[in-house]
Amino acid sequence: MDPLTEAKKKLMPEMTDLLTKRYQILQTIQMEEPIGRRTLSELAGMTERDIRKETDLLRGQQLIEAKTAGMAISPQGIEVLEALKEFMREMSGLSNMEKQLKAILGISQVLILPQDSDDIPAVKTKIGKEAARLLEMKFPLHKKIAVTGGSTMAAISKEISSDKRDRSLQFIAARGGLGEDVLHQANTIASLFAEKTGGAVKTLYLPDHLSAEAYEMMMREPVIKEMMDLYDETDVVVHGIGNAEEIALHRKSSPEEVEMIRKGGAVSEAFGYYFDNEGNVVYRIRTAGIQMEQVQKAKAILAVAGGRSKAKAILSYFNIAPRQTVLVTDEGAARKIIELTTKQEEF
Amino acid sequence: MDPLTEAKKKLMPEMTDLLTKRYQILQTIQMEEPIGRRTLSELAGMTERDIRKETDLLRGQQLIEAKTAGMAISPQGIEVLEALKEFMREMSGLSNMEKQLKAILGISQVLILPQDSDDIPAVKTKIGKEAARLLEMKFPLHKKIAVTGGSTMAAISKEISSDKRDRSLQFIAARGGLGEDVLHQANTIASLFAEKTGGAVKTLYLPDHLSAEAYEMMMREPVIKEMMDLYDETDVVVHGIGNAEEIALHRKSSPEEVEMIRKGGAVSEAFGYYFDNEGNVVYRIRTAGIQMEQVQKAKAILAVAGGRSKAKAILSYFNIAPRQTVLVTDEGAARKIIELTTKQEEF
DNA sequence: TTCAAGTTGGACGGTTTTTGTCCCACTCAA
DNA sequence: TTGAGTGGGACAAAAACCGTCCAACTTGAA
Repeated sequence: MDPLTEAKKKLMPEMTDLLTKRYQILQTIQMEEPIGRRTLSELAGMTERDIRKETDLLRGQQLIEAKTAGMAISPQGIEVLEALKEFMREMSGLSNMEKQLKAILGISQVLILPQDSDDIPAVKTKIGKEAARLLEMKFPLHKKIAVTGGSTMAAISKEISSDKRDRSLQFIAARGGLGEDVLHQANTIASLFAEKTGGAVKTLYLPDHLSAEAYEMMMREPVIKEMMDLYDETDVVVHGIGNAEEIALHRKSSPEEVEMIRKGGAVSEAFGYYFDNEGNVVYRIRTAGIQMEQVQKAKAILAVAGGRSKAKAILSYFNIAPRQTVLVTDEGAARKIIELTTKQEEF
Repeated sequence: MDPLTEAKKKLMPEMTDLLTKRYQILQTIQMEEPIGRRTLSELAGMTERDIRKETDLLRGQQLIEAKTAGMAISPQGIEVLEALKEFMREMSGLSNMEKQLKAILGISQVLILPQDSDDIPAVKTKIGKEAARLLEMKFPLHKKIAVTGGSTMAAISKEISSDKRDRSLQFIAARGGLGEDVLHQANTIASLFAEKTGGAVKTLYLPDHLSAEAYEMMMREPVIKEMMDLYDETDVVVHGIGNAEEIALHRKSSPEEVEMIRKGGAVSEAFGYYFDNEGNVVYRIRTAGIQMEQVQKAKAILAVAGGRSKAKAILSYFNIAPRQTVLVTDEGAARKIIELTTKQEEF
C-alpha cells in the first residue's frame, strides 16, 4: 500500500471501516435498486438504524436518490463507485485474495468481484460484465471461441457490448443440447454471443442422453465430425463450473448416472465431465462436445463461477484446469475457497 | 484534485476536517514539544476536551508519546507528517493560495508553510528549513550569495545542512553593521552561512548611522569599494522583509529619520530601503550595502518573511520586487495578504 | 531546598447524540 | 382492491460526549 494511504490510515483509523461500509451500501443500492432501508439492512447485515444514518448521509451527498419506490443510485453515485473500484479492491483485500487464489489454484490470473452472488443475485451481473470485458480483449487475436451453457454464461452474453462488432468471430457451442432448459444451453448462449458481436455461430443439436450405440453412430456423422474438428481449432474456451449434485438433479439424469455420480464422489462439473475432490474424472455425459484434451490446447480459457456455494466445485475443477485458465469469481466463493484450503493445512 | 480523492471526499465528508485537525495537532506537537493539553488547546484554538480526545487517539496510534513533561512526537509521527506533507498542502488549500499569491505579487514561485509564525514561533524554523533547501539547490550553479540580517535570516542559517559543503561558495554581507543586535546582523549571518558550508565570507563593518560627509568619505575607501564591486557580481540575494515601524523603533534611529519614515508612510523595509504602500522608496539608511539596482541584476532572489503581521510589509515590498524573486512565507501571512487584496478589489 | 508552573491520567455529572423501534401515509404491482 | 414494501417522522432509552475539576507527579528556577 502506498505510504500516503498508510499515513492517512494512521491519522484516521476509522477511515477503513467507514469507507468500506459506505461503499458496500452504495454498491448494494446500485445492484438492488429500488430498495428500502429494511431490505437493505438485511442484505448488508447491518441494523436498520445504521443503514438509515448512512443512507441519509449518502443522500445528503447526492450519491443516491430516495424515491417512493425505494432508494436508487444517482449518476454521481455511479461515478464515485467507479472511481473507488480499484482502491476498494486493494483496501478490502480483494487484491490480496486474488494473489492467494492464484497460488492455491495454480493459475496466473484471477479476478474477484465484491460480495457474494449467493446473497445478492445482481453480483452475477457484475461477474458477467467483467468476464465480458476480459473476453472482448481476446477478440482481435483469437477468433474461434467455444462457449458452454449455464446461468453464469448467460450473464456474460448479456454484458457483451455490441459496440465492437467483429464479423470474423466464430462462436462454437461446446456442448450438444442439455435437455429442456433452452435459455441456458450452450447453443443458445453461443447464438447470443454471435448476435451481439455480429460474428458467426456453430451449434450442435443432439439429445443429451444417448445410448452407447446411438452415440457411436452419431459420432460418425459428417455434421458432428465437422464440429469435432472445429473443437480442435478452438482458440478460446469460456465456461462455467457447476456443482455436481445440483446439475445431476437439474438434468434428467438416469438413475444409474446419478448412482455413478454419487458413488464416485463427484463435486464439480464442466464440459459434461464430472470431477471428484481430487480432480479425477468420475463420469462423463455421453453427448457430443469439446474434449478435455481440446480444452487443454486452447490459447485462452475463461472459467467463470461465483457464490460461496461454488467454492468446492471450483477447487475440485482446478485440480485439472489448464494453466492458462483465468478465473472470474466473487468474494463469497474466494473467501470460502481460502477458508477450505487453509483449514486443510491445519490438519 | 485527483478523482480518487474526490470520490473519497464524497463518501466521507468528515475526512477533510478530521485529517486537517489531527494533522495540525500533530504538527504543533512536533514544533512545541514537550507540550501539554492546555497549552496545545490554546495554540490550536480548540477546547481542551477536543485536544484530549484527539491526542488520546494519536497516542493510541503511537504517533505521539506522553511523558510527564508533556507530549512529544514519535519517530512514526514524524514519518506520518512527512508522508502527508504534500497532500495536506493540496488539501488545506496552501497549494491554491500559492497560486493566488503568485498572481497578486507578480512572481513565479511562492512557498507557503502551514500555520502562523506570529502564533507559533517554531513555524519560523520551518520557514528557515524550507528556505535553506531552496537556497542549497542554487549552490551548484551560483556561488556569490549576498545575505541580509534579521531573525528570519538567522533561522535559515541554522537550517543550512552542513552535509553538502562547498568551498567555492562566497557569502557576502549585504549590509554594514546594524547597531547593537550582533546575532542578527548581516555580517554575523553571512559568517554563519560560510561556516556551515565551508565557504568564504566577506563582511562589511561600518556604523549604521553616518553623517553625510563621513558616508561620502567611506565610500571612497578601497575596502568599501571592493565590496561595492562584489555586489555587482552577486548571483543570489537572500533577504528578509521587515515592518518599517518595528525596524525604525528597534534601531537607534535619529528623530529626523523616524520623522521621514513616518511622514513618508513607510510600511516595509529591505536592504536598508524603506518602501511605502505603493513600493516607492521613502527613505534609505545611509550605510554601505547592496543597491536595489544590484539586487535587480541577481539571477536568483529569495525573499523570506512570515507571520500575518508581515502581510502589509510583504505587499508593499513586492511592488518593486524583481520578477525572479521567490517568496517563502507562512499561512498566516498568505491569508492576510489575500484578505487585504481582495478587500481592496471590493471598493 | 523550596516553590511555582506545567504535566498526565482519572473522575464525574450534565448534556447531546445515537440507537432501536414504532407508526403513518404513501406507492405500486399483482 | 390488496398487500408488501417504501421513506419520513417521532420518541424514549441508552450511550457517548463534553466541560470541568482534581490529585499526583516532574521539572526548572529561585
